[in-house]
Order: sequence, then structure tokens, then C-alpha cells
Amino acid sequence: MPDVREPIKQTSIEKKKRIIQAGLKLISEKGYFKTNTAEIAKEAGVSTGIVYQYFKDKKDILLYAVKEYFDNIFEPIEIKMKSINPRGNLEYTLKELILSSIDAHTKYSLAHEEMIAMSHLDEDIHNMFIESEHRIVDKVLVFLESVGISGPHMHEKVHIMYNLIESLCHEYVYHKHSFIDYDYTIDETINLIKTLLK
Amino acid sequence: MPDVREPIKQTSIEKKKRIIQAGLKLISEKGYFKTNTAEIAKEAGVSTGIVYQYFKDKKDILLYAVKEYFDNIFEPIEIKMKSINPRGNLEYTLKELILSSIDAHTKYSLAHEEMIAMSHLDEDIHNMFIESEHRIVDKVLVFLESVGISGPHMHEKVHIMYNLIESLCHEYVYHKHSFIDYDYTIDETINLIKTLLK
Amino acid sequence: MPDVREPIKQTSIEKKKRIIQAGLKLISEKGYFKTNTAEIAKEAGVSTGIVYQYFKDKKDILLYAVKEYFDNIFEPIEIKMKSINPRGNLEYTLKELILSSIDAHTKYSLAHEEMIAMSHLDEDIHNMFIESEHRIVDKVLVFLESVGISGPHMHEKVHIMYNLIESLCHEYVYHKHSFIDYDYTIDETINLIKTLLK
Amino acid sequence: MPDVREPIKQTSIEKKKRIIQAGLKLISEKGYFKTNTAEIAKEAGVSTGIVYQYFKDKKDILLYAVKEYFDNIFEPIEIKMKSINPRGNLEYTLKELILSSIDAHTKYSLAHEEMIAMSHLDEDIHNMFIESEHRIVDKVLVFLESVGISGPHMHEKVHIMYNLIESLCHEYVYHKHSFIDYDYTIDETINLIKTLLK
DNA sequence: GATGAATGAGTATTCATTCAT
DNA sequence: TATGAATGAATACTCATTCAT
Repeated sequence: MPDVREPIKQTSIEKKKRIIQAGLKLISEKGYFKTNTAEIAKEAGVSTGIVYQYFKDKKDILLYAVKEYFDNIFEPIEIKMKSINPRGNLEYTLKELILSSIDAHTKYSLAHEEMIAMSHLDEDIHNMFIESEHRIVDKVLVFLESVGISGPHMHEKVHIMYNLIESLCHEYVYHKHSFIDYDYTIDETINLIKTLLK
Repeated sequence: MPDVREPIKQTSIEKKKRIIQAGLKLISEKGYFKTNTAEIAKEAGVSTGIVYQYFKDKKDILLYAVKEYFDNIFEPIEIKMKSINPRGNLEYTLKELILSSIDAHTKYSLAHEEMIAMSHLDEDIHNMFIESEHRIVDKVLVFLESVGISGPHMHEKVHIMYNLIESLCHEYVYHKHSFIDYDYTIDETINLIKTLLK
Repeated sequence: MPDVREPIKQTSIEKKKRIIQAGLKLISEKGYFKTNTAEIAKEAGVSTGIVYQYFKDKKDILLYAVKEYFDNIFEPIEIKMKSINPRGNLEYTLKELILSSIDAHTKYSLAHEEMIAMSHLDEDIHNMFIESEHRIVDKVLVFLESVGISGPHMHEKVHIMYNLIESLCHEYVYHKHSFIDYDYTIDETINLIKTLLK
Repeated sequence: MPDVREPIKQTSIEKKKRIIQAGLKLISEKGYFKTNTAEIAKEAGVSTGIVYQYFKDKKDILLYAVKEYFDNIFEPIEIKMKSINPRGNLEYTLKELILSSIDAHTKYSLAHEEMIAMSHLDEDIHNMFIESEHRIVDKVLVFLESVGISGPHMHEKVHIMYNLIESLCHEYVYHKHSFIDYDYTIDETINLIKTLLK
């Protein structure tokens, strides 16, 4: 039975989920290379053998963990977008989104670091990143339209916006250059996005 | 002779250099973890033992390779900055710099991926990245001043500019989103930088 | 699974035992430093990996081998002590014990050399030697009491006795000084012990 | 020039001596296996290459170091024997010798441990031990004769005596069994030797 | 004689994956 | 389905010894 089996029974589905959660936890804390499958199995409360019935190999666990990670990090931002008053002030709206994004990154900063690294090391992970980026970019596009912002080259603009915010979050959470005024940087970023979407 | 020795003789200096080059080549092509020290030695045409006279351990080779990589990638940009007419048009100047940067990234795209990944996995590599970032940011600051651009918060502005260009290069070299118009994205990025430096 | 596991199943217990036996055999024949773990595994008929489920590291195998060695070497002497007629002649009793001890040393002379050497090179092995020495000294004390020999400073006396017999065995088994009359030396040693226990 | 050369020039003789001293020092402090030839050369202030003109291999250095060690440890005892009043009290004489021996062992306890270990691991070292034992036993024989002690089986007796004192020194310097009364043990050992030589 | 740079064989340990039960 | 014992390939690093200079 060398094929990976998609669990059907409820208990099996939960078991697979437990393994993914355990994988995400340990990979975030210790890193992918320093986490071994036996540990993940133990953390998930299953045997080492069973892991290979739900996952093709170790990287397959990582793939699911990355998906889980993106769900976690984008969810609060999506919720925020839904709750925002479409008639509100754009500057305020952007600040809300950015702070929400910084918040999510801070919460998952351990995982973030490792996931980015892995996305540069493995093509499959990289593709999952691009896909997730698409998903959120599309949602932002819909959101912007709902607040009355549209026009040509919106895809490109939202991509630039995405990268601006990502870079900002990354600076904010990890770099901590002592000489950088982060509040100013946030405001300047908002300013640029306003120019971009103008 | 467990101590690491700094080569003095010309032949030894060249030998160390050969090992760094071999390391950079193989790490770029196969990745750090899939490259072993024996291969690096062989590629450099030396014995495995001699590697440990010039380098503390395997990671030490990586450290030197990262330095080499940054020298390679920043050098053409620095040269470009020196050759730019200070009285020239800002938009044209920025485009020159950005194209030069995209060019360097394209040339070292393999290395780039691996180095970024490693910078997220290892603190020493990360520090070397931050240091290199400082160095180039400082040079850009000096350059901008020389073309008459200065003012408050220049550090923050140049950091944002650095991230904008980095993201652009990265998009350009790797993502290749089919639906993105890269020429437009370059122009829009230049536009944002102009706003930023206004 | 980096943790060392204590085998529970009968087959696993036997497997661990086989590794210890293989270790003792090879270490005795070739010496600890010239024996590698792969050889031990092969001799035991197991894979190299399994060794590290039952033993922390290579030295851990040695530790168990030393224990096995002491069990082997002391067992016949203990059996002899139990079978000796408590009302018998002391001189005869001592000769019996000494010959039994020489016999055991002769049988395990290869192991003996290596174990003594290692006890001088490693603290853990040394402690195991001291412990084993205690155990046998205590048993000799009990035995002597059972044949009516007691008094002050018995601990010190038995220690001297232990060293006398150890030196004798060592001389007998290894030195083979051509000009030494070993039968006489045995008799003289018995004589000294009699004086000691007087 | 693969042959080991016996130095003739005075400077060469001193160089060889320096290497032996450095070897003895480092082997005593760190152990033979944890000392490498480069370190010995450095400690002696010579190049690594020159070592192999004076010594066949690493073990050859050890061999000379063992010799040096025995010279060091036996010298004070021989001096003591020469200074002892031949008409003096035997018990007092023995105590003097034993204390002098314990003293020498204490002073070279680091080296002692390592040398014993090596004597059990290597036949050449072992032979050097036996030879040295012969030398001192012969000298003790002469000494005893000079104080009027002679008779049949003196060789065997002095060997037993040698082992008794060696064991005592070893116990004294290393074991330090908490429950052993060492002063008593010294006295009892003297007593046994008196019985032996009676 | 002397140097010290260079060699390259040798080895303990880990861990993703398999498979007998 | 599930277990967890077993496999064995893979690798950084050391160091006695040699040899070009």
C-alpha cells in the first residue's frame, strides 16, 4: 500500500489534522531540518509508521503546514476587510489593514521565518507561496473594488502594495534596525499606497 | 593543527579563494545542504583536509561565499552610481539603477535564492545580510545626496526604496506571474520612488 | 527517535545482549579504539542504526561490556566461595580461591588488558571498576566471616588481599618473567594473606 | 631519508630532548590519544616535519616519554636508597622508601595514570614497563643485600614487595576509598614486607 | 637540516522510510 | 488500520604522515 491515502473516516481526518498541527508547531519552533518525523508523530500522538499513510514524505507534511500557516495568517486580515466600513476614510482603512497584518506576522513570526526560508529552498513550497499570494491579492482586489477603488493595472498595483506591506511587516518584526523610525515608516508606506491607488 | 590559518603566501591566498568560488558555485547550483565538503574540495582541486585549515567549518565557507555573492551583486550597481551624470534626469537615473539591479539579480539568481533561504535559517548569515544592506543603503544615501536629494527621514526612505527594488527584482527574476505587466510595474515602482523622494 | 530505549520484548532483549557480546568480543580482540560501531553491529548481526536505540553512544557499549566482563570473571569465584567447606583448612581454601581467580583471568586475559586500560582512560569505566571491586571485597568479607575470620581493619586487610591476588594473577597471566618461580610466588602470597588475616 | 636519525650535534640532541619533554607534558595532561603531533611540535618549539626525523612515529615519542617518566619516578627512590643508613632499623627504612614512593607517584600522578593505560594497550610500552620493573627490582635487591637481607627466592619476594608498594601507591593516589584508613594500610603493608623478608 | 602546507583515509551518529506483526 | 522496531545510506571533521621548498 505505497500510495498515500486520503482519510475518509472522521477519526482519520482528525488524525491527519493533528499531524499537520504538530508539524507546524515543531517546524516553527525548531525549524524543518531540525525536526524529525518521529518527533512530529510523537507530538501528534500517533505512531511513526502511520505518518506515511497520510503523507507522501516529510516534505508533504511541510506543504500542508505551509497551507495551515497561510490560513492562520490571512484569516484575521480577511475578517478585518469584511468588517471595514466601505464608506470610511482610505488612510484609516489602510492603517487598520497594515496594523492587522503586522499583528498577524508578530503572532506567527517563528513560523514566518522558517516558511520563507523553505519557500526559497523548494519549488513546491515556492509555488504554494505564489498561490497563496494570488489568493490574498484577489481578495484585496475585490475589497478595493467594494470601497470604490478600481482602474487599469490593478493587479500590478496590488502586487506592489502586497510587497510594500510584506517588507514593512518583515522590517517591523525582525530587523529592528535601531536607527529606523517605524511609525514614520508605516505612515510613509500608507502614503505610497495612497499614491499608488490614487 | 586544529586552528584556522589565514593564508599569507600568494598560492595559499589563491587556494582559499578557489575554495570560496567552488563553494559559491556548488551551493548556488545544488543548495547548501546538498553540497558536501568533499565536493567543494574536489571542485576547488584541493584535499578535504586543507579546507579545514582555511575555514572553521562548513558554514564558514558559506559565510565567505555570501560575502563574495554580495560583492558580485553590488559591484555593478556601485559602478553604475559612479558613472551616472549628477545633473541628469532623476527618472532616467532610477531606471538605470533598477535595470542594473535586475541585471545583477538575473545573473546570480541561483545564488540569490539559496542565500536568502540561508539568511532565514542562520543568524550569522542573517547578520551578514543586514550588514550588506546597511552598506548599500549608505552608499545610495551618499549617491542621492550627490544628485541633490536630501531631507528628513532619508534613512527610512532609502530603506523603503531598497525593499521596493528588491521586491521588484525578485518578482521579475522568479515569479513570472503570467498576468503581470513587468514593464508597467517597473514604471510604477519608479513613480513611487519619485513620490517617496519628492 | 534519538532517545535510548530499554528493550522490553524478548527478541529485543536478546538483540541488545548480542550487541554487548559482540562488543566484548571485538573490544577484547582488537581493542576499543580499533573497533568501530559498524563492526560491532555486523558481528551482532544487526544494522548500525539499531545500536543507537539501545546504547547512548559507543562508550555505552563498552560500559555494558565491562559489566559483562566482571560478571564473567567474578561468577566462578563467587561460586567457589559458596562451595567451600567453612570448616576446611584456611591455606587450602585460599589456594582454591587463588587458583580459581587465576583461572578466570586466564580465560578472559584479552578482555582484562583492554578493560584495565580503559579504566585508566575513562572516568565512567573507572567508577564501574571501583564499584565492582567493592562488590567482590564485600562478598569476600562475608565469606571470611562465615569461615570465622573477623576483627578490626578487615576492610583494609581485604583490600590488600585483593591487590595481592590481582597482582599475582596479572604476573601469572601476562608477565611470564622467565626467572620467576610462580608456584613459589603463589605459596608466598598465601603465606602473606595468612599473616594478614592471622 | 625515511630512516629515523639519531642526532649527533648537541643542538639536535637538545631538540630531541625538548620533543620528549613536550610529549611527556602533553600526554600526561591530555592523554596520548587527545594529544596530536602538531601540538607536541609546537610545545617543543619545532616544526611538525622535524619530529619525524627524530622519531619513527607518534608512538615512538610515547616510548621515549615512558622512559623519561620512569627515570623521573625512580630517581628519588634510588637516591633515597643510597642515603639510607645500612645499619638502621628495617621498619623505619621501609617506611622511608614507601613514603618516598608515594611522594613520587603523587608528583607524577597524571602521567602515571596515562602510562599504565598505555602499557595495557601496547606491547612495546608493556615491555618497557617490564624492563623498568626489572631495573628497579634489581636495584632493590642490591640495596637489600647491602643492608644484610638475602636468601632464597629473593627475586620473587622483591617482586611481591614491588607489587604491594605499587598497589599501595595507586590506592593512595587515586582511589581514596572513603572508608579506608590509609595510615593503617601503610603500616600493614610494612608489616607484610617484614614478614616477607624475615 | 628544517619548515609547515598538503594529503586523504577513517568513523560515530542521525533519520527518512519501510515492513513484519 | 496501526504500530514501532529495524534499516543503512550519508557526511563533517581530525590528524598522522609526507614532501616540495
